[in-house]
Amino acid sequence: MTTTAIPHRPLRALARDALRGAWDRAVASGALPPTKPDTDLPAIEVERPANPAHGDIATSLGLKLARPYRRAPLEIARALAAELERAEAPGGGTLFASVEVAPPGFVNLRFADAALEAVVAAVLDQPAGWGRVHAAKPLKANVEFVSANPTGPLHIGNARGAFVGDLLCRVLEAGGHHATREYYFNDFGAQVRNLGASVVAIRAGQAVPEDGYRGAYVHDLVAALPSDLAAEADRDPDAASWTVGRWASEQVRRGIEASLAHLGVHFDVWKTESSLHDEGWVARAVARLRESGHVYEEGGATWFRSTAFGDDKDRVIYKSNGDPTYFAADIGYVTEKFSRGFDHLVYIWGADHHGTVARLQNAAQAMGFDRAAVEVLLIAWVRFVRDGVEASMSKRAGEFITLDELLAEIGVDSARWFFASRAPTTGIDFDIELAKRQSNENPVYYVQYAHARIASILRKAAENGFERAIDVRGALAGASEAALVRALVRFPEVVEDAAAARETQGVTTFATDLATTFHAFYRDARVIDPDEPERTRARLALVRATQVTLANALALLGISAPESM
RNA sequence: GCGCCCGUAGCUCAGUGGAUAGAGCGUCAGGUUGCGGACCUGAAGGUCGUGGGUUCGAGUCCCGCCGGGCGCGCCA
Repeated sequence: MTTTAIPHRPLRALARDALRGAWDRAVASGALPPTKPDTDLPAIEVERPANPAHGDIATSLGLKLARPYRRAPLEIARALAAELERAEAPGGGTLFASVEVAPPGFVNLRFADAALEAVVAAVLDQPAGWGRVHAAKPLKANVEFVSANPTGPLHIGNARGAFVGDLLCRVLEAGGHHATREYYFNDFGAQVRNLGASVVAIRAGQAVPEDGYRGAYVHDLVAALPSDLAAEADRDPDAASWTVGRWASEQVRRGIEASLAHLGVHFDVWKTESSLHDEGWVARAVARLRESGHVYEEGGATWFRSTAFGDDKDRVIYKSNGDPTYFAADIGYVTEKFSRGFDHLVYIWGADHHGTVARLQNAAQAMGFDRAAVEVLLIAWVRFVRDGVEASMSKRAGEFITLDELLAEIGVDSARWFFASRAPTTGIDFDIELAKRQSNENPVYYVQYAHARIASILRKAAENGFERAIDVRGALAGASEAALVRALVRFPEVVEDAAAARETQGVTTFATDLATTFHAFYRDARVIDPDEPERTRARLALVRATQVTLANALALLGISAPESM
């Protein structure tokens, strides 16, 4: 990989630096007053204006400084503008082509062509790194998601958590962090035994127990039962429930892993609840809490004093019968995760678990961990509907649509885009029939089409001898070209924002915008023209950079970028 | 009752406290003698649930109310 003197930082960050420098110089020159120690000063921020007439980037610092400085916003803006005009681009030359003061106190900035061209050159030089940014404080994050107990195949109710978790990991990684994908499941509880009992009962031709499982997959398990387990089931049905349950659970777990692989989701770690007990993590965590006085006994049970941290009630760790609660394992798991060197834990839970967030963070705090390092993202419910009728999702009753069935109907790319483009906290209606009918109109195809169209142009370019003849110089000659460059250079900023917010809607919006801008460019600017080789080379540079950006944005979402479609 | 989340165009949803609130789908009217028409151009469509407050500036922050979802176990 070659390294050049090209800005790898987002342009927005360069603008922010320039603003900071301008402020300092304005103070140094006396144009703005020195800052008093105790004043509450605004953060140095720049923004991408919605209105193109307001430039590529803007700042409202003049307005925000008006109160602490006790001066007119416009006056401050003018002082900042005067210094911003001198701001230098990393590669030399000025960073801004124009600096304008606008009432009531904005400063609107337009990047110099050379600065924009330098970004395009960087994209072409290092396409794989385009859209990956450095984090100010890189996290070593553990992201736990899905974590459905292996008592049945994943159904469409698990879809959102699976996609959102994976998307979050991808976004964190692009944002300069490290993410480990972790799946946690119960391998010894009553549910496992009930699954085994269900298999045994069906094999014996008896009714499935009250709290058993009865989907078609249970019958598949019966048919696949190995001979030794089958013999045990026939000999001693009661005792076999456990062994058969463990076997069945592992079969189901493998099926889940395969389904997830089909979604493009691969876990780094599969962690069992039993291991947390067997390896002593739970006991040690409880001891740790006890030492610091956060545990007490009452009514034969062991309690965590969660109210000391603002919870509305204390929480049971060990029941009066001695069994640990789910919460007990959670506590042990926190210490186990931190012991592996993670400095940040992310839990992706369904919104119905919001009541358990406080106790987990309280326990982490009580054990001496940074409360803020335990982050819980609550995913809102998806209401699955078939032609207006809500689809029931009961694993026990065997009434559910599996993830595999859903994807066979609407496709992975389409499903990924659907979930990526919506805020995880927003409850959504998902009409499966509607999704099938509309799958051809899914916006994801709009973006993929732009990518395929570019691939076609580049093939044509090669046929005309322009294979390697790409030259960024003069690429911003026309209005369509300028608009395209201005659209694509924002990509790293979008990634930064996505990682910070733990959301991906910004990426889908960006990709759609870029595709739209490209289609307009395509309409206005003929790329390949053998009579205009220089212009062709310049436009090819833009087209290629656009393709890289679209491909990387789609890859960030785990979506394919087809060469043709 | 208490707590958390949500309420933006006909539908599904975007919108780090900034300037004239957007997209897709749907509806209506247009566009091919040239690199992919799965595309493009335009129009209609909004008291951002509601009433206050903070702010130079509120869809965004705070409080009340209305409506919807979810929690409030020695279940997981």
